[in-house]
Amino acid sequence: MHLLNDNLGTVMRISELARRAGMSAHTVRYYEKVGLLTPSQRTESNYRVYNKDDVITAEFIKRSKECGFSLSETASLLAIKNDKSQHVCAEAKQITQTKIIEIAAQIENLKKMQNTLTELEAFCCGGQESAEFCSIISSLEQET
Amino acid sequence: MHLLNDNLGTVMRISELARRAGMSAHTVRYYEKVGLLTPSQRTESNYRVYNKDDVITAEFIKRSKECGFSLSETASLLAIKNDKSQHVCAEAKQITQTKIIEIAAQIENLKKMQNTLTELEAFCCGGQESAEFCSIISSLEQET
DNA sequence: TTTGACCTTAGATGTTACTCTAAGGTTTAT
DNA sequence: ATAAACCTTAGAGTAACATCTAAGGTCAAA
Repeated sequence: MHLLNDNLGTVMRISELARRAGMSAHTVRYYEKVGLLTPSQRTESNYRVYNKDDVITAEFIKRSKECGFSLSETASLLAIKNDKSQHVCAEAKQITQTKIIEIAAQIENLKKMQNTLTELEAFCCGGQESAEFCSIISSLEQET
Repeated sequence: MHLLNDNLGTVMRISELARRAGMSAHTVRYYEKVGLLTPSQRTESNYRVYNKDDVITAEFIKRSKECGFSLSETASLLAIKNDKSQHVCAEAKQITQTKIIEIAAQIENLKKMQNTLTELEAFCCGGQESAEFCSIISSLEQET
């Protein structure tokens, strides 16, 4: 069963959906396995068939990930998107605020590392001298 | 065979080492499995026995992790520490510089996410209104 | 002597998010 | 007609870093 002639441009198979959303077909199947993205139908030969809404959902997942949301947070956001009338803004805002705080903490932590590393780097000669007195190594050996 | 009376304070078993280095005994065994931290000896009953050098090594691993180094990078640093005369400062500095660049990239990425999320958050009313027109959800649905 | 804290091992499990493989069936174009 | 490109499944593998379990052995103190 072919589908391109029946619904030109409106339905597609997995590769095309993957291409449009900027992910691999493998990943699309994985998202289906974890319940994020189910094809709207199947062909007679059991091929997955996606429509425009599925493309929007796939792109939604992509953007959500780019914003730093995990797949399970993305699932929560998708639940809101898929049944908007049963959800309120406060829910989406809550998820977003929690993530903002989480990311701020991650940034803080990385900055601390960055400061430590920059100090370590600054003190090390970095030359062909023996590591016997390397300041990086000795700093890691004990509190100073 | 007991050991505390023989070498008071200088040798210890796994729990004590773990306590001093601020990690679990499980983790210490895991570090041994991946080749990072081998006990200097064993008792007759096959208990692991650690000495002061092992404590330094354990703390080294802990600090290295706190600086953001992976276990495999930590292994490289430990190799330098354990045979300093055969290594030069340049090696330690190289590892450090690479990590600094890596962390800087991570921070950049998180900041981008933070900006996006902050914008999303600012536009959302966050109230008990239906999510029908939620700006967070609709932003994720399509490029605007 | 017996309780409780500690130790041993190999190996299973968990997390997150994929990524790939094997072995085969389908579709399209030439 | 046949080759290339696509699709299917279950399930294994990857990375990084542990964390836990089962089944048992050891040790110190009351």
